[in-house]
Formats: sequence, C-alpha cells, structure tokens
Amino acid sequence: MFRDQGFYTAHEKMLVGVDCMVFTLREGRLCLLLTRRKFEPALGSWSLMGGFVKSDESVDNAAYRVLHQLTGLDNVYMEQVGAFGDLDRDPGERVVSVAYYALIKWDDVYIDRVKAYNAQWVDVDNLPELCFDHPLMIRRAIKAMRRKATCEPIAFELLPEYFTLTQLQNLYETILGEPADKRNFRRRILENPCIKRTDLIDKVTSRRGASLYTFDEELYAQSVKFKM
Amino acid sequence: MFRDQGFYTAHEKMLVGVDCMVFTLREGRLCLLLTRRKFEPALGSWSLMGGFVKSDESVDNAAYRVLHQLTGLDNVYMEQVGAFGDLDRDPGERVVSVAYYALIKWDDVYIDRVKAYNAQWVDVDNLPELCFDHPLMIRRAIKAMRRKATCEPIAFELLPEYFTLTQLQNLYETILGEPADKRNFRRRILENPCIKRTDLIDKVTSRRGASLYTFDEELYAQSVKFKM
DNA sequence: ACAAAAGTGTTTGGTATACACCCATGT
DNA sequence: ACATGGGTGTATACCAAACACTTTTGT
Repeated sequence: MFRDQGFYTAHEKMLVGVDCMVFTLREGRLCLLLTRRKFEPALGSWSLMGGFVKSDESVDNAAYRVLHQLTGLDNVYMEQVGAFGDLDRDPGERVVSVAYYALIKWDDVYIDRVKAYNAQWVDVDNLPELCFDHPLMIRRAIKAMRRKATCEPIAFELLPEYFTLTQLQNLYETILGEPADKRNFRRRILENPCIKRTDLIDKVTSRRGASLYTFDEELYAQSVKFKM
Repeated sequence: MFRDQGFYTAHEKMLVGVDCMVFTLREGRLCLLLTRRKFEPALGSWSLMGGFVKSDESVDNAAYRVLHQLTGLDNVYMEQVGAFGDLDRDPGERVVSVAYYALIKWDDVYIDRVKAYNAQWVDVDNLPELCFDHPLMIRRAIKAMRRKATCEPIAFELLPEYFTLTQLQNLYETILGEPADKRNFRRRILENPCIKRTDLIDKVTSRRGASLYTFDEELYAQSVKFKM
C-alpha cells in the first residue's frame, strides 16, 4: 500500500489550464471572443479567455466556469477540442491546456461582462496576432466545428430562436467557407422535419418579408434516439 | 512582474497522465494491448498502458515514451483522442489524463517487452472489465479511428508492407464494423493510385494465390500536397 | 472431384448539382 | 418605377449499391 502511494507521489505535478473559444454570429459574420492579457508573459497581447483547473472541479467544469465568468451564460453548447501540451507553449510556466469551443447566440451575450474582461468580438477571418499556441487551437477548433456542422445540427446554437432560411444559409456558408446553391440548400433543409416553418414573418431584412423558421430540439433528440 | 508570477503560483498543480490505446491486427482481428495494474487503486484489474507526463517533456512525447517502453517501437502512427478530466476518474489521486491511440503492425511487436509489462492483446469485441474511465476512452478512440479511416489511409498502419485485397477488405470491415461488397470495394481501392499491385503472390491464405499489394506512402504524401 | 479463396462488369436507383425567373413590398 | 431580397422546379451527371459466375490450385 505504501509503495502504491509512492508511485503517485514520485511524479511531477503541473498546472492544467482551459482555453475557451467562444464563437458567435454577429451581423452575419462568425466572431470569436478575445481578450488582452493582463499579466506576464505576453502582457497586453491578444489571447483566448482561459483559466486554471482547480483541484475540486473537473476539466469540463473549469471550462464552463471560465465561459460563465466571461459571458454570464449557462447551458452553452461546448465541445472539447483537445489537450495542448508542448513544453514551451506558455513561456511563463509549464501549463498543459485543454481547449474548448463554445457556440452562443449574439442576442444572449451580456455586453457589460464582456467589457469587464476587456474582451472583444473579432471576425474569425480577420484575427489579430495571438499569444502562445492559441492560433493553432483556433485552427483546430474551426476544423472540428466544420466537421461537426456537416453531420449534426450545431449551427442552430449560433442563431436566434427564429431565423430565416437566408440567415441559415449564410451561416452554413460562413462555417463551411464555401457558397451554397439557394434552391438546393432550401430543399435539403426543408426535408428535415426538425426545422419548422412558423407563421411569423421577418420584415427587417427584406421588403417582401421572409418566413421565420425554428429548430425543434425535442423532435431532433427523438430522431437521434430512433436511429440508434 | 511579481504580481504576474503570483498569478501562476496561486493555482493548483496536479498530475497529468497519458493513456495509450495500442491497436493491432492479429489473425484478422482488431486487438488492443491491455495490462494488469501493478499498484493501487484497482491493483490487478485490467488497464490501459499509461504513465505520467514529466515536466521536461511534452504531453505528446510522454505518450510516445510510454508506447516505446511497452512495444519497443518508434515512428508509430499516433493520434490524440482528448483529455479526460473528471474529478474522480482515478480514485487514487487527482489525475488529468490525455488519451492517445496508436496503430502498429503485428509483425513489428516485440513480444518479450509486452510480456515484461504483463501486457496482453485482447480482441476489441471481447474486452474484459477495465478500471477507471478506460472503457470510455476506448469507445472514443474507436469512434475517432473509424472517422479517420473513412477519409484517410490509416488502415495501412495496421497491415504488413505487402497485403492482399482480401486482407485489406477484412480490415476495413473490422474497423467500420460492417460488411462490404467485394467488387465495389476492390473497384474503389484500385482506382486509388497509391495502392500498387506488386508481382508478388501470396500462397498462404488460398490455394489459387492472391496478388500482393503495397501502399505507396510517398505518392500519397504528394497527392495530399497537391490537393492543398 | 471438390473445396476454398481470387478475381471480374453491368445495371439501376438515388443523390447532388446546375441553372433562371417571378413575387411582394418599401422607398 | 425600381431596387431588394424571397421564393420556386426540372433536367442531368455522377456515384453507390446490388448482384453471380468463372478461375486456379492444393488436397
């Protein structure tokens, strides 16, 4: 028994961090929430929002905690991207960091919180220089998000409850980085029973007005269960 | 500057582990290398091969080191599955573990090393009870491997240099878990220029003899470059 | 002779793509 | 009247799936 304890204690402990990539859709553009580092190393440079894992919380929970601090939101869609463990990824000290991406609706953002953290929304197609291995994390996250978006309905996490088909198409084009044919896109979307047309009409973005649709989470959950 | 150091030191350090899922193909079956734990907790129960990350090595390198210790192999195909960070995943102490899977050729295995570690090859369709969250890691790894195998030629990591098309088909069926049509499979494979027929004939598995094929790594690397 | 695995093409159905015009409305 | 985005159907090309028999050779 004593020898066993010794096995664990003989090894070195290190800091474990989490880094959150918070995506949203603002005015049709995919944006990422970035902060300015408030401490060395790389003080003042652009950075993802991060934190350290405490010994009484899971890594996933640490990521939720950091996201909540920053955005004030709960029940956010979040996926792990992976662990980043290069030796000198953080020149300050040895830190192994687990990266996550989150998708949130622009309307839900608590602007004052974001401001309190010196955070800003930046268009993903026009990112500034970032510290450490954060650019790599972002590339991996976008890749993972694209793959996921092609086979699961995660895009709705970024849209408001009611949306027009044009908004949805623009979003898919933004995520996947390539244009889509309008008629083919609409056909494909409409044959999915989880996407329901409502009686509501959006008169903001067009003179004629566009039907608003909504995504039926429950119906989707059932259909997934059925496929198993 | 002092405050900044304080920021790091105020946080808690913890053990960071790696767990390796080593797959191979033995007699047409996908097998995983398991060990019996030699210390508490869960002494004697089945476990993945793991270790702790040292402060002077990257997490990836720690995984390679563990794999090398166990198999004697270098230059092995390896992919990260992700970080596993639940609070009580290891009842002995707080450990955040990063899981990897590796694919190796059966012929390359150094049997004596494997034995020295009390390790055994176990058919993935007939796994024993495993400690901690290792069953979850394995499910995730297999899922990741399937996805990868459908769009990248990782299956060749499991086959010897020369293989028959029937072997290759059996392997794909094993990885993907579903049967394939022989003629369709062969057509699809043969229209890939990276898979080259050789003049060699395998007379072991059939009376008639089957052509041996080989995978041209270099040609594949070039074709990937070309697509970018 | 027969068992056992190797090898080989064609047909068919479905899915993905390309494509252009009219509609409704606010200004 | 016109500018702006909303909405609609068809023809075609391509790809994936289904399918069964002959060949070779060791025993």
